[in-house]
Amino acid sequence: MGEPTRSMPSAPDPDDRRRVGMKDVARLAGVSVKTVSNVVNGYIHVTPKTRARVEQVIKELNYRPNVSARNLRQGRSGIIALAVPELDIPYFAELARLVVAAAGERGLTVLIDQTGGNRDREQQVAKGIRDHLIDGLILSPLALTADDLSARTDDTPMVLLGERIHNGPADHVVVDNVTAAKEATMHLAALGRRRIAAIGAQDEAAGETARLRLAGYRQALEEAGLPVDESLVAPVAAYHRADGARAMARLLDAADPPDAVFCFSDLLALGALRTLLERGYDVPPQVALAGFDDIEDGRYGTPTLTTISPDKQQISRQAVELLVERMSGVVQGAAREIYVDHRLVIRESTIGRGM
Amino acid sequence: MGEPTRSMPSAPDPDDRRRVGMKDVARLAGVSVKTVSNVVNGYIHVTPKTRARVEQVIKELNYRPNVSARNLRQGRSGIIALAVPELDIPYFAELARLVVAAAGERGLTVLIDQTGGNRDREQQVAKGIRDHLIDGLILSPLALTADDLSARTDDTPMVLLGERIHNGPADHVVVDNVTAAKEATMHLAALGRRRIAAIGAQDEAAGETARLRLAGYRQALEEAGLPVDESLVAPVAAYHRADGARAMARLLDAADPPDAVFCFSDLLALGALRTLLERGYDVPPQVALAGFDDIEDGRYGTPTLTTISPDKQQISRQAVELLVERMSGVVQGAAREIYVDHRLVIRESTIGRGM
DNA sequence: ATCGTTGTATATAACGTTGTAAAGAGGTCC
DNA sequence: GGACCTCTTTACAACGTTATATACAACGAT
Repeated sequence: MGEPTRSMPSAPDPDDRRRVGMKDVARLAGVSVKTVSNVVNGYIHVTPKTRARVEQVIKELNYRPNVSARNLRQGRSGIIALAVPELDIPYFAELARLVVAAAGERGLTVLIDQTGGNRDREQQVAKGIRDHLIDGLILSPLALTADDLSARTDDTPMVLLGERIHNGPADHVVVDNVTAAKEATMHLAALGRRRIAAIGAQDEAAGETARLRLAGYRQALEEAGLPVDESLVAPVAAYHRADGARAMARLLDAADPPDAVFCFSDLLALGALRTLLERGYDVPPQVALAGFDDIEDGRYGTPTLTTISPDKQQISRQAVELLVERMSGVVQGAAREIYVDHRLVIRESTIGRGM
Repeated sequence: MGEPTRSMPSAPDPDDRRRVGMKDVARLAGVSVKTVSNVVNGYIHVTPKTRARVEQVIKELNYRPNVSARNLRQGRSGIIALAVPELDIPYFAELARLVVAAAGERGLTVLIDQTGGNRDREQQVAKGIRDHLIDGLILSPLALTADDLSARTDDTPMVLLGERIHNGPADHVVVDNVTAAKEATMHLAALGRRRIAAIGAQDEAAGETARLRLAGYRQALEEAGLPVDESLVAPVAAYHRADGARAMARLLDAADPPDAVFCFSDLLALGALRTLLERGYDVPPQVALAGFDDIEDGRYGTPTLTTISPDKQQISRQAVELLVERMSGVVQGAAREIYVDHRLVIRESTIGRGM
């Protein structure tokens, strides 16, 4: 009776639920742990015979490498974070899907943070709330300022989406908002619309994106020889459907209502559309409507929505690529700014169905 | 000349970018690493003075605990995975938002996997593709079978959403689909509709959810004393807008078109609506339309969409709670099945705007 | 034969944290 | 004044991996 308390004689090991590790594989295959590691990692200098044997045992024991240990040893986790305002804003949902896919192709796992567009939360995320857990961060900020970013002490690589912060300390991927907004507005003007409203202006402090799209809108009016009527520029608190609906109501209640509206997001446009239809307006004959983002909802509403379609696939891929370059240390220098393509997609809300 | 190759005499430590660890904090605070650990983890028996000193140094060095090391030591990661078909299906996006929030309240981080509703991918996820990285899994399967699940070897706790698999080996959170579908159909019948179609039937193999909703639809017809006309049941390949649009077109092209349609998802309903409006039907006077899911799009379309609203908040919270209970080992026994509330939300697509 | 060269395999030491067991530092009680 | 507490702190050994440096073969070329 060597070990009295150990186990009943029959059962081999009643509580042998220990996770199987390389040690176990190594023992059973009659090799060292490092050799197992080499097999797992596809190291070249392993005899086909040893490799086969090890792989056999791995399958037998259903061995899976422990990611935490690997991460600890290698100093990285293979996880990147994607921080967006809210996942159920369609634009961000579509973006998230693509980012997750793009990251997957590079063997990276994506962890999603929702900031609610809240500045504190965005600051926390940028400052490294997930520190040590993530190798990199893709952040789509709404309220963050350039100062917030400079205050960042964490050195985890970061890529920004949207052009909230120019000349900031981080790479960013953007759409040429000015040109895009201009194209959309020009399209409305080309249709003969004279009183073109804009929905989506925002507080100077809050939205760089809004500022740029507004600038594009104004440039277009000027180029088309149309007067700029400040009463046609409707500010919103946020970019939700409800804001678009309210803004549209205000525009319609005013003295001389618009005959066209350029909304700075599709969600705003869908809200505006709801108000228009509710009040019996025909879209487009009476009012033409254009949005921005090209979310799927816009493709299936009635009427379908004319919109600016940023190349989301390109945005996602670029973001992941920039990030990977920083993470690997291949790229070191100053912040980079990447512009991605966009195009005007003309649908029923501006040109009608009859065609 | 002790170490000739080490470094130039001037710079104190040119490449001292080493991550700061507990060791560094300990040295500077003049305590042991374990004491630092105790402070970080809020251990009770630490003198206020020592605690203050350590916290001071922590702040000074901007120290953050290394999650990988902690995970390795503790055997868990604090990360759970949420696997959904696609993030840009609004229903899943809304669910994801809520799950991330609910998990956050419990100190858990959520990592999102997209299965595309693909069975292989769902199998992989269930089998533990993220093994060792995650402490638990919330899976919303589309194509997975009960057999696939029994074949699961990984013992990571798992909670299923939707009732694809009854009597399976895992806890699951469901809506009473039969009753809900019945309520929606009854509502249409109560409005005097006689030819009520259903869009969303699916292959026996593919959709348990579809089967249940179809059963509820049939029960309602029977109870309302309406004949069951199989030509009014439209199958779909998937639950996207496009499928709803096509199915609706087929129904309208048939001999005796319906005067009401119950769609098994809001996305299908939005697709169907698009077809109806495109063809000049008035909704609801000519055709009444009801959906299922209560996604935000349905609240802002024209007309707004009557739908079954499952309590998504409750679904998310329950799922996280069940999972946490399993992860902590508090609950051990057989699989549990939790039903969450739903309610019929009546909007314009069935009763019109005039009201 | 001897020396490299190349290809395989291994032992050992990290990575940064926490659990264990045990050592000090004070006190209180007979 | 010693024995016995309680409170605080510590040294050390894990956790499961991979990097480093090295040993051992086998093989040509000298």
